Amino acid sequence: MLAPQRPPMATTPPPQDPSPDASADSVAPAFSPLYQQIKGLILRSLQAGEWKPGDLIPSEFELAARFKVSQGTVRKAIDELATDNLLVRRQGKGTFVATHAEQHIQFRFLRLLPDQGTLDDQGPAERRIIDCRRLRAPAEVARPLGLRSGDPVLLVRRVLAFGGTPAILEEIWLPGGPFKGLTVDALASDTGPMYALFESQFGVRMVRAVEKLKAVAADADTAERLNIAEGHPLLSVERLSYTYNDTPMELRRGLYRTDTRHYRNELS
Amino acid sequence: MLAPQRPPMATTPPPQDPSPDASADSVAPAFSPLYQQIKGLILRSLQAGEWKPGDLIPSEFELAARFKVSQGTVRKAIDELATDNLLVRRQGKGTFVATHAEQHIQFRFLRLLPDQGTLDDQGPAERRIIDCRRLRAPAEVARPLGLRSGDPVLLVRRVLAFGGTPAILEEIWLPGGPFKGLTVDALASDTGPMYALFESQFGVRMVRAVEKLKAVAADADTAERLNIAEGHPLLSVERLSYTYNDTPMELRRGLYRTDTRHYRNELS
DNA sequence: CAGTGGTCTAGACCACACT
DNA sequence: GTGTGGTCTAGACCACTGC
Repeated sequence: MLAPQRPPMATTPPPQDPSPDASADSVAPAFSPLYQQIKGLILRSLQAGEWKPGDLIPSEFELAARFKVSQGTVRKAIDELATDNLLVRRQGKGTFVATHAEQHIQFRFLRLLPDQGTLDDQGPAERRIIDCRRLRAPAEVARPLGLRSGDPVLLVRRVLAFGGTPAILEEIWLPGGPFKGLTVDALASDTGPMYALFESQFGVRMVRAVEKLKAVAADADTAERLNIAEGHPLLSVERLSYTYNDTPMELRRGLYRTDTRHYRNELS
Repeated sequence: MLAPQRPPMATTPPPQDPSPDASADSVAPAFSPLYQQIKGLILRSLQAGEWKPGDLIPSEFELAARFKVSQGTVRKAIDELATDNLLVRRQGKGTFVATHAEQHIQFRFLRLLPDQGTLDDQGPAERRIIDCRRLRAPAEVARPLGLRSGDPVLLVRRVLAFGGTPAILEEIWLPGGPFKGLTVDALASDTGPMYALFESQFGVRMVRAVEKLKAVAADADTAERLNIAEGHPLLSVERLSYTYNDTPMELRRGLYRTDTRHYRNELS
């Protein structure tokens, strides 16, 4: 293959001539580079579960052959997926589907760090489940999750502590469909990150999230659970997490004690 | 040039044979890809002020000729500098040095957004300088800034408001040397982002920052300035900003009202 | 039109991991 | 050694900008 500028793709049509724009809807040049189309195809395989978290995916040359493009084009597609934390490259070994089951992820999603002390010399958080109920979604939960009011949802409440001192009170709302069968026992007996359990038991991988932070005063119930005085300032962290195609899959609201810890964020 | 695997670079030596490791200090394979060396050279030109914020830098081919490498290698170096927000590529025009003087940067560093309402329909913040004093650095300010206690520093205090309602009270600590000559008048008469003024007047470009967030209760003075009750929960945001070679250049502490706004953060 | 960055390809070789 | 990702090169063509 020496000349073909744009080898036809079986599933995604090459950029079409934009002259007879059928849709009257704005301009839409509709040009998409080949490597973006490849990225889309790989993404689809990830969503479809062809490769599961932790799996080794085919080599760049294999994928290039499958998609009928050069290895460099596949490489660029994988590069972007790797910087989006969907894939992990390991030189000499291959490319793997990213997973929450391992590594230093307790710093990518849980940003509460001790004020003093070096890195995670605080050890992992101790977790205590308060309850896990199945109920019908109130409107303010249904909307962000893309559900309708009254749809079945799960509500998990728990406390995280460090060194015996409670630090976080969390409410976790999950859509009932994808998480059918989640029980308090499964949560309590699990020892790893909760997002790893979501991957292995429900095939749901959280890819990104948006958090809204506020300072609030502790109410009576919260104060008791976190062992502080009522009215004590707390950091409210509301998180909406998304899985592969920007589908929201978890709404979480945490109340963080920040007397001896802080929420760390990097701006760039 | 067909064969040279590692064309010698004038300024940065090519990877040396690691067999006679002179330094007994650990392993240190000391292998650095060419494009990383190029990245370093471009970075050095940025630090030296050869190209200033907003400037057009030489084309990829010009840089390739200067550094005696291929255009693709320069491209990879520029790619990384662009994803680090140090350079901005504009197809058909060229590559420019990133600047705070323009665009949508009020969202990269000021993350306080209205709870309701669409995007920045709140308009720009109204700024009121409380004072701008030159004094000697206390220890807790000197340390993060890489100074010694007693070194000259500038302290700027100001209030930011949206629609007439005060929302943020800020203390800004700057090293006296690089910011010699900064006056309250310059600050008050300026209309753009403060970081843009730092670039144009002092040649200091902020590249990245680390923030530590806590929930705190308003003290009497703060409460009055922000028009809230004493004890009201506030979001404390402590920011350390860095310029090119990871040199800290600003310590900022803000107290944010979060009753009708929130601090937004994206996790990925 | 010329000049810039953006995409795509093809081939060579290096660094790393496993066997 | 073999196979993987990582680097580097060279050349072609596309897309956008501005003269």
